[in-house]
Amino acid sequence: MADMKAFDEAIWRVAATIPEGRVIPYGELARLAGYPGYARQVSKALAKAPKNLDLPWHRVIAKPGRIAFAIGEPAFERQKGLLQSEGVAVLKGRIDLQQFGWSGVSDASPLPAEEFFR
DNA sequence: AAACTGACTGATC
DNA sequence: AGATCAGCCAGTT
Repeated sequence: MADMKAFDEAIWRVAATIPEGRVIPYGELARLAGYPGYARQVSKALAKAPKNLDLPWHRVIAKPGRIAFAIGEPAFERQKGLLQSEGVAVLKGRIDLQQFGWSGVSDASPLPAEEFFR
């Protein structure tokens, strides 16, 4: 990858569209933005995102449904709080996949749907 | 310039 | 389920 500037902006653009109450894995976000294999760089793009963009960074999680920060870490608590405040249950650092209906993956599922809920 | 680092993933045991 | 390991890839040492 040559220019990370374009990468960052592509990530920010897609991240901004993640609906409230839903989540998406880093790798999936990267793929949707056109950069498959760039999961690790997504975290960096989010970290450096301009504050005025007000991106829903908390809706971006690690697979399979796990908050990337270490449990107990301030950032972990912050993300957990934001998710819970919009109806996403978090148990032991994990998103409660049950709430989306394990069987009814179709429409009530988080953004990445099929892939995320394999 | 080689080594190390991490808000990642997938395979294996 | 939980731990480990190896790929991953740009940034930082």
